[in-house]
Amino acid sequence: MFDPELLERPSVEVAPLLLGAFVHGRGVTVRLTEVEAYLGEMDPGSHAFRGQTRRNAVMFGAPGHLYTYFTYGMHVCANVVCSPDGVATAVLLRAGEVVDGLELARERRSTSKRDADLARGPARLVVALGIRLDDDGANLASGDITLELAHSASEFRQGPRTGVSGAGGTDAYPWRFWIPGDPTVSPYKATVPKRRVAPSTL
DNA sequence: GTCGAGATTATCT
DNA sequence: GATAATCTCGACC
Repeated sequence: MFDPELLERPSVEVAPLLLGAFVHGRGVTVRLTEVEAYLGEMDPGSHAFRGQTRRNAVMFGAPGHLYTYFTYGMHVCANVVCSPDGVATAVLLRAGEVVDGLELARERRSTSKRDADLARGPARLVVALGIRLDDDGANLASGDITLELAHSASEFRQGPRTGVSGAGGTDAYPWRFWIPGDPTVSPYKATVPKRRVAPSTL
């Protein structure tokens, strides 16, 4: 399905490779259009920044596995674990375009009106693919959730991450990657600390 | 189209 | 008890 050695690099290098890749999840296939890299212990925005815990243990393990976690009480997000065993980097799957299993994805995401919204956003993508919290640690080379890397590299842009609280949300960590012009890329802006400034100076 | 606020629970200190 | 890699909805332009 994919060359495991490709994922043994830090997530900032792996992230662009995942753009345009396909994720197959329980009858639905998504083409990734937006991802974010997390650099483990070096990265204030990463769950692994403060060391290994029960939740992020998978991130410290071998690459090519799925790291899922619960957030905000109601949502699940999914990552692809990168770097060799013992190094905790991962790529968060932020958004994608449903290319197969469209009707099933619509059922799972009954609240979204447009097809472009089916997998636009980390938690939405997880729901569309039927990924559950207990898929944590699943092998992406075989199983219910699989990854299929694109045959050729996609054009991409990169910029600050969104939704990350604290120091990790600044533009000091421009580790969000997306395919420009794609309608399925999340519209969310970087978390700005209540900026209500004069619009004239923009 | 943009902006702001509330929901809700596993995990960590 | 506090926190959180988010989503949805309502108000307004």
